[in-house]
Amino acid sequence: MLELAILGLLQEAPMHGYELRKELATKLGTIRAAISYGTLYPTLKRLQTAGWIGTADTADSDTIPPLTSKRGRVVYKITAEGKERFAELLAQVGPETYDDAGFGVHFAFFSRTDRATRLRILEGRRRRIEERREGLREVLARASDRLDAYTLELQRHGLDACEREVRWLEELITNERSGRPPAASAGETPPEPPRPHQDRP
Amino acid sequence: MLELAILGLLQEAPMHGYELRKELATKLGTIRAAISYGTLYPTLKRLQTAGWIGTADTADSDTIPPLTSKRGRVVYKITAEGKERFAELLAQVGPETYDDAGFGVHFAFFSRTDRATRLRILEGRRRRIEERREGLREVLARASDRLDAYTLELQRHGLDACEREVRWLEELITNERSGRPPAASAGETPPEPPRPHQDRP
DNA sequence: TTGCGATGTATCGGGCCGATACATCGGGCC
DNA sequence: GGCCCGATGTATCGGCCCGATACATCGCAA
Repeated sequence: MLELAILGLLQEAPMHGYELRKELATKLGTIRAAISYGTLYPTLKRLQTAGWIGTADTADSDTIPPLTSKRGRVVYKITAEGKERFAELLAQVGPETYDDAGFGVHFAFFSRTDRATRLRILEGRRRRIEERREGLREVLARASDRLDAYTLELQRHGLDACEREVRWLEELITNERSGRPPAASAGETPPEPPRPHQDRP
Repeated sequence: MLELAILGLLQEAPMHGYELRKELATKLGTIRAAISYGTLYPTLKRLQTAGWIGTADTADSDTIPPLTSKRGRVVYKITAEGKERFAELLAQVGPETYDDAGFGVHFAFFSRTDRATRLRILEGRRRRIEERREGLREVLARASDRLDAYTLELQRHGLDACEREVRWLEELITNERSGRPPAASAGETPPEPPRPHQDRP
C-alpha cells in the first residue's frame, strides 16, 4: 500500500524522505495521520533494491529547488520500471484494495486510473462496507441485551458511519457512471476533469 | 490494546481462543473486523507467561457448556493479578488511548470505568479529532489547487466524518457531565445504568 | 468408510509503528 | 566571533498485528 503511494508521489516529482512524508500526510491525511520514518526508510530501501526508484544524492540538485543547502539529503526519483510497477499496482484490485487503507490510497490516485477500474473499486468498497453494516445490524438486533449501553452506543455510531459511507459511495458511483467526475460539491475546483493520463514514450 | 480487550472479556467469563475471537468481533466490530489468530495466540501466550491469565485445558469444563465434546481446547481464565492489570490498563490514559483503536477499546469498557476517567478519555479523543479536522481544513484551504478533484473529495469526506465525530463526542460529554449514561438514542436498552462495578472478594 | 465442512490451535514472514539516536544548518544572542 | 537551539534530515530497533498456511479432530452424509 505504501509502495503504491510512494511510487505515485515520486511520479509527480523527485523528492527526499522528509518531503515525501509531508506530501504523504497531506494527500492521505484522511487515511493515516503521518507515515512513520520507521516505515518510510525501510520501504524506500526496498523499492530501491527492487529497482523501482533510484537515488541521486544532491549533486544534481537542479530538479530540487535549493531549499536549504548542499548536504546529505538523498533525493529519490522513480525509474522506468517503477512507472510500470505503479501502473500495475494501480490497476490490480484484490481484497486488500477494499479495506480502509487500501481504498484510500487507490482513491487518492483515481485521476490516474481508468473509469472501469474506478467503478470496480468503488463497488467493491461499497460491498465491503455493506457487509460491515450488516454485521453491525445483526449484533444490534441479536445481542443488544447481552451488551452494555456504552458498547451499544459504539455500535450505533459505527452503523451510522457505515450508512453514511455507503451513501457517499453510491453518489460517487452514480457520478462515475454518468461520465462526470467527483462531486465538485461545495466550493473549489471548477475545472480539471480527471484524464486517465498515461505518460510514457 | 488487545491485551486490555482480552483481559476485559475474560473477566466476564472463561473462554477458549475461538470464542474469544468471536466475542472480540461483536464487541469491537466497529474498530476491527476480526482479530487474526496470528495476533491472538501469541498475545494469549504472552499474557499467560506474564501471569495475567491461566489455562485449564478442558478437564474442568464445568464452566464451559459442553459445546462440542472433550478435546484439546484450551480454556483461558483471568487470574487475580490479571484483574489488577486490567484495572490498571483501564485507568491509565496515554496518547495511544486517543487513536482509533485505543479509544474504541477503552470506550467498549466504559461501564467498568469511573466517570472522571470517562470524561478525560472523551475529551482527549475530541481534542485528537479536532486536530485532525483542523489539519484537513488547512489542506483544503491552502493546497486545494495543488490537488486533483478526487483527492479533494477524499479530504472533504474525511472532514465531514471528523465534524460528525466531534459532535457525537460533544453529546456524550454533555450526557456524562449531567449524570445520565450514554445516549439511549433510538430504540433499545431502556434500563441498565452503567455501574462502575468492581467485583472482587 | 470415505470424504467434507465446521471447529479449533498454532506458526511464520512481513508491514507498519513509536522511540530513539544521530548528524547538520540557519539564526538569535551575548 | 563563538555558542546554543530548533528545524531539517537520515536511519535503526523492538514489538504489535496481519494474512497465509498448516495441522488435527469431530459430526454427518453419501
